[in-house]
Amino acid sequence: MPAAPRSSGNSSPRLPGSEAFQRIWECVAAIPAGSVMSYGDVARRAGLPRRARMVGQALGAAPRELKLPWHRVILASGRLAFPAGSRHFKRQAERLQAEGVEVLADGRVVTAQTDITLDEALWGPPA
DNA sequence: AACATGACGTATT
DNA sequence: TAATACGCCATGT
Repeated sequence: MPAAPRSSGNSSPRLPGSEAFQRIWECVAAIPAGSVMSYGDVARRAGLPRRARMVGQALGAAPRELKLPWHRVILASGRLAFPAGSRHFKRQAERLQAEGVEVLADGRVVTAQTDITLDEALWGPPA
């Protein structure tokens, strides 16, 4: 047979950006207050393994009206993604601390390591 | 179609 | 812990 529209057969679904963004936003919205999750983990939870960078894009493109808790998404290394001291950095740190998450001046999130593991337990295995 | 860019991740040193 | 290097992927030029 000539050729299937090549839309299927992908082990990891390459959804159109808009749909992927949608799923990412949902996952971010579901992160409980007071805890944090890494970009990579969010991607996996959204069914988009290996697409951590896309999470960043999705958050940057997210409409403010959604009021996403974007500040709960940090690097897998336990640091904020923004350069320490930058405007965005301060805003994120402020929001996190308002939820009881301690952030050092250099961007390290104190309870990050354990919290991420804790989230895995609460959220259940990435499936 | 090639190349650069980015709110990333992991392994290695 | 930090610095480097390399992999990964969607987007824009």
